[in-house]
Amino acid sequence: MLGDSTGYEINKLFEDGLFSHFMDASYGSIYPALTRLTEQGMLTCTAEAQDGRPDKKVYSLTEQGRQALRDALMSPLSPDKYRSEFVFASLFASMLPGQRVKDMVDDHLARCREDLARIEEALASGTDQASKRFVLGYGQVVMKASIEYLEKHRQDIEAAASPEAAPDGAGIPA
Amino acid sequence: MLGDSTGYEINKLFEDGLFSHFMDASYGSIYPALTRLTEQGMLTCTAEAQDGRPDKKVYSLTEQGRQALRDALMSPLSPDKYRSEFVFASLFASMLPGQRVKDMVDDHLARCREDLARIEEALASGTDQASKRFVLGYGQVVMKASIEYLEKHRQDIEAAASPEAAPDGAGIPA
DNA sequence: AGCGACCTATTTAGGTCCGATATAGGTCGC
DNA sequence: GCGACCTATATCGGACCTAAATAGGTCGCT
Repeated sequence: MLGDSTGYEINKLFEDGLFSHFMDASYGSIYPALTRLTEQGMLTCTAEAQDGRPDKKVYSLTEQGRQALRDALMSPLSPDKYRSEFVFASLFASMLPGQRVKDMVDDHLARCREDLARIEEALASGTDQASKRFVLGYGQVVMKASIEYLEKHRQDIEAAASPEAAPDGAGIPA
Repeated sequence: MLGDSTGYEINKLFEDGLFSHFMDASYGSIYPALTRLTEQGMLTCTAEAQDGRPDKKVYSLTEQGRQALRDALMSPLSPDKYRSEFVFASLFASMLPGQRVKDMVDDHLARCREDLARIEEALASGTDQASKRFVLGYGQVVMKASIEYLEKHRQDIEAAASPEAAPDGAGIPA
């Protein structure tokens, strides 16, 4: 739907591109799917010869494929799933050293900020389609809410960390 | 860590309980994991006889298991993953009928509100642990941000729907 | 000019996990 | 008394992810 593409380019869409914020798929599912969908008539494949490399296979959606997508989008959508090892680990903060909890929060915040930056970059580089703006805007507010919460409440989880080894250099400059 | 438990109870934790908002696991992974972890000495298993049913197997974490959890929480955490068919479908709103897009938004909003209600219920029913409050509070702000965005911007995506079949009863009461 | 790091591009093997189902009695509401 | 749903364990098939193999190209640095 988004234009002719190769398996490699589709993978990038999931890894860094538009889809990266709310969908997942990797080579292990993309390439077999392209083969299967071509057999089923959803796609056509044009191999472009390249020297030294395997042929570059450019896939195009057929009218049948377009209809199959429409059908899929009309059938019930499964609920959103959110999976976070950070949140899981937070639940067990009381068995972890204070420094570990701080590092966890720092790492997570850094990732959230990167994500937000990527979204805002995409928004800034002029998006003509309303649907794309809607999707990016959704990601933006969620990321902003996450970051704001973590900045405001990080001391709550940091204080819950295992009380062994208090910050013992306190008041004792090196 | 949360106390002795059966496979069935662990499943509930993922399906409705505390974990349901940020983790996933089903029988297909829980029962084999319990068996494997018992063999590895992470868990002990006490079978309680029941009439007419299979034995109820209550598992307890050993000290070795507790340490293994700590180790796992000290090693690098993989980044959060968010997966949403709703967001995906929104990207293709322009190939869908207007009513379908509205229904999609309604369904998604309803699910978000249910989720938020479940979180706030858990928060209200007195949570003593700070880490639990932190986790629930995180879910709460994210859900609130989602709902607010959808309420404020749903017309953007609804307007992007396929322009065939405009709301044709307009001004013509049945 | 040469080196290393990273990018393009496809494919597949291995293992993990999910979804669904089988089983079987109990409880609760109507 | 009936049906719907809950407790409780277990497993199969299939989908999917992770990781690596392959192989040459480009870019930046020295």
